[in-house]
Amino acid sequence: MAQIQTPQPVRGTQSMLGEEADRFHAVVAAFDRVRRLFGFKRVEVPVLEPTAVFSRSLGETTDVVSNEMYTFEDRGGDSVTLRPEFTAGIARAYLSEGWQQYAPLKVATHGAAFRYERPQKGRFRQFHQLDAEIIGAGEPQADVEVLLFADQLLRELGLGKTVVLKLNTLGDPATRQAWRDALYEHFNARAADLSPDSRDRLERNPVRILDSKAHGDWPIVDSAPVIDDFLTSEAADFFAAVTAGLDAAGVRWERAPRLVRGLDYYRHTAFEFMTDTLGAQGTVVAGGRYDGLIEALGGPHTPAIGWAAGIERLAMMIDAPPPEQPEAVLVPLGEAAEKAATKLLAELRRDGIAADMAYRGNMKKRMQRAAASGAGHAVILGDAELEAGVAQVKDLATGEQRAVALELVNTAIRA
RNA sequence: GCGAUCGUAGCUCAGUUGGUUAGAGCAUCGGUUUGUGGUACCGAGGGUCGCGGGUUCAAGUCCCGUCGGUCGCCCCA
Repeated sequence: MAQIQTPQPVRGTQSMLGEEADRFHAVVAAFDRVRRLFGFKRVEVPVLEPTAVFSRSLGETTDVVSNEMYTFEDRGGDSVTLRPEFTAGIARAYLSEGWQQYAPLKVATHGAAFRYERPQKGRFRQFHQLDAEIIGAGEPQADVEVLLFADQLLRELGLGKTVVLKLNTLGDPATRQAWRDALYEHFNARAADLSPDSRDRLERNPVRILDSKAHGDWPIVDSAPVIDDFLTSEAADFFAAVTAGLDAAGVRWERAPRLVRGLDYYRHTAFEFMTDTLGAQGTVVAGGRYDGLIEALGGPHTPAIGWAAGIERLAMMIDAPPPEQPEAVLVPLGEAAEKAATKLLAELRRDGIAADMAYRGNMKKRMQRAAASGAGHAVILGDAELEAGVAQVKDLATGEQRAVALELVNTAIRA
């Protein structure tokens, strides 16, 4: 007989049950609540996009595009990619779905994203993000708005104390170019002392040397030119307006002059909400302003800002949500009682009471199941009860039990 | 792509310097009890010890390879 090999999950994907799934959903529920408070419209965008959506917008040389994307040809020979992030797809929809007429547009969504990486704590190949964007607003108030959204979400998740906002500005294009040139010059002059990784970055993206993990690089990094010396007055004013808004709203933040972004499309405000409780994956929310992205997709110049948050990372940090439990479990005994219990069960549920029925095993087993479910009450129905038109309603916490008329079981459970 | 570490029952793990038939707890199912749970007792099912090769009279145990998990590097949410 042939051995059937049970298929294993694709590496870096996960299936969740019980508390893990409850945690995941608690994060999404909090996100949706805060999203409404802030007036961000819910949007849905495809998981699958033409590869060009990402390769053009994220930057061809970024790690995500060059070796982390799930890219393949569909049957028609078109190159398609499972989204590695949300922003580019939303920007594409903004252009191709006529959403420009609603600008400035505040939108939010959540769902799966895919990156071909080695899985580890808080990092998966299929992972899930919350995402919020304001498209078509170049004012610093939009930056503040988006940051306040993230801040309130983290507070509602009970993470206000364990997560800190790190903030930086990357300046406008003129600023960024001048700073980048100065960094190149600085690092190139000391290339011999840099770590091999950082030497690689020198040509590709000297800005990224700033967050090198190699200790030997740190003195060189510390003496590197700082962006503040290159900020145009417009860029400096913009950043000042953002931080003033945060201060006015009472959001604590820290300046992180070496915080840069991996993706090419960022300008001005860049930020990460970070924690030290997740090992190597300390970034829990990350985002910034991406005024150049929509142009890179062939659209008109459109300022925009947004962030993404890792649902799994947040889910690992929050307190365990209370498990979902029925309010009552029906315990029928005998065929006639089972029919009556089915009827009562439907009525209770229509009445908004979370209820279940134990239909396997003898009475002891059924009571065990009722108790194990965490229900507050067991509702026992046997021939004697049927005859009297009642059910025995037992409070599983106190052990008290009394006969209740069938039509009053709902109020007895709620009491 | 690189490094470290771990793979024994559905889950968490024990298994001595290599030694007969690989164990426990939890979970599942049955029973003590065809009408009372969160307590007890009895019993049952469930294992090619990740996979392949090697050393040996003998391998869960030692060696090599491979696959998978975990953690770290890179990068990122």
